[in-house]
Amino acid sequence: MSDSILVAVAWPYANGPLHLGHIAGSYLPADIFARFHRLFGSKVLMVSGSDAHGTPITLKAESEGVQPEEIVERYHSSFLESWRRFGISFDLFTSTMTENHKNTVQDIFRKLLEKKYIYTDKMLVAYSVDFDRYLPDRYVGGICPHCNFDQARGDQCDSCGQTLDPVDLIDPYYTRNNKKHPVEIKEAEHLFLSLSSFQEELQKWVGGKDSWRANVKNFTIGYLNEGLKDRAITRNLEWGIPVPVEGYDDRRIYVWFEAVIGYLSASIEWAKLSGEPNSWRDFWEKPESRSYYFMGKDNIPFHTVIWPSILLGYGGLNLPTDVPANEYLGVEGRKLSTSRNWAVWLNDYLNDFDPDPLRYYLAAAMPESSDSNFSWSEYIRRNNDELVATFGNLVHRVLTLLHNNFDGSTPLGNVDSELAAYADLTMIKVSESLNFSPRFKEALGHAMALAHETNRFLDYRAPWKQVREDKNGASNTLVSALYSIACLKVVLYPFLPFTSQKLHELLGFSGNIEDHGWEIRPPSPGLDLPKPEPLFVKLDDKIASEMVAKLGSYAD
RNA sequence: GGCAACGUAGCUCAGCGGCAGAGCGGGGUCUUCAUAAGGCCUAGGUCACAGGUUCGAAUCCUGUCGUUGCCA
Repeated sequence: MSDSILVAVAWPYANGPLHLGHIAGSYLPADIFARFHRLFGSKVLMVSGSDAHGTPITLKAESEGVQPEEIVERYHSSFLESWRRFGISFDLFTSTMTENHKNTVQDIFRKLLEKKYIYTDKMLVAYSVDFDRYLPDRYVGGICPHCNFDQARGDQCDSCGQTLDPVDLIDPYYTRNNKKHPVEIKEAEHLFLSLSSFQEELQKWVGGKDSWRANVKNFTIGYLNEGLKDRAITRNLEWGIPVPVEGYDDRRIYVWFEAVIGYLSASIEWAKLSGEPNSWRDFWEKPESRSYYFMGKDNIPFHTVIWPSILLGYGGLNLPTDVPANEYLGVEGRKLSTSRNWAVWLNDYLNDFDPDPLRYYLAAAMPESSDSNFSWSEYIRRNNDELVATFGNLVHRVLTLLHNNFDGSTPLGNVDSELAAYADLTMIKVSESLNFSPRFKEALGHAMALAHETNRFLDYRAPWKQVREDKNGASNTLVSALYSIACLKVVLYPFLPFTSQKLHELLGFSGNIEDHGWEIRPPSPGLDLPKPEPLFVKLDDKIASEMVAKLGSYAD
């Protein structure tokens, strides 16, 4: 019986392009996990979409003088292009602008309201008399009560870094057309989510999650121990999902409540598109189904506290099996900063380089348990020393030997039992590292260890000598190496899908590598192999300094 | 200010109670099939610092310093 596995990936905010931090944090691990499970025979549903609502998008739209939809559509299509080029294999990548999402959110909202998990209360909000409008936190400026900085924003002070509430600001104002307008603090009625109702249940739930990463579990426990406070889930906004309650026409559902529901709504949308409208239920309602949520560490509480609360309140749907959140990826030893352009942008990267070397690097240096770093010189080194020299060269030397000595046809021979055992064990080790709570660096390490072992095997057997002295021995050696390479093709596929497909073809197979499953299938004796060609391109060290020089500058 | 995580070989990191580890770099060496690729050997790092628990601590506890994050 195959497992049903939901691979839920953080929804990128549609107000800017993707950089390596996003990729290493969420999309690559999710994709490796999904590809592994598809090959392994699990039923996989991998979903995400563009997060379309929220203040940063309206701000950007206003500054450009366009509608928010236009901003969202621009970046949404940029995301889709990134997934295609980088090989992120979503089953559905939608957005929170769809009718389906709206309906799903409103359905959940009504149900929670019915069950009294959502209730009415009053809160203080910022309001502009001059424009007769309520102001999102970010729109309000003023003096920071902590450090007296006079241009603090309602959500945060850029000078001292404190998180703020617009109500706290001294002499708040609203800047519009370069003029400051007064801000009034008014009491307004809003709807609140009773997070406190779920406190104990969540504590119990998280307490039992022994396989979670320590950082995720500790963080969540710490968060819960502070005591959950009910939070307002409506705002005075025009851009967002309408509140399905009479008299709330001027308010919208707040993004953090609505965006996480995207995992469910996207699953429902996928089911409709697939022609089996109920197929999403396998992933959400069967208790034995598993769900994994991939994201950066800044998103942990939304997935380990808020989303589970919504699910508990709604009832009947599976809570996350695991939330393998990653830490942060720095660039060249410094923290990523989009505003200072201290970032490597994915689409820029893909204009110059192949996807797999970056997938390899980011998997090998994935910030699984602590922050890690991307540097161009390390990227070049990993490409040249590990992909080209260890793995690519292994394949190339074996295929070339076959070509030069066996007319490019697979010889008849016996696979060395020790090497075969090593390869078989590699299949098991890699699958164990990826199957449940994924450990990507470990899995990749197991796979690469087989490449080393096979190189060692070749050196020991020296088939280039054997072909002259003991042709049968040479056949045995090369057939053994092919067995090992056929294994590498499979175990590296989740990490290097483009390369594995190419290798699949170099081994004389046609069609899609995914159809062969999680199984070692070496080319049959007598099968003609295509003319070998290198799997990877060696990169010049000079590229590193050129790429580093681009950091921190602005192309346009 | 509160809380949490991190601080391990030149570099990137793993280990998280039982003789200090891997990869890369460096040094030595074997090999020539291969994109001058591969194999083998090697480096002695007070595991931030100071105490404590323990037969035994990178590994648990306390404090200090440093870095980072979350919260107020």
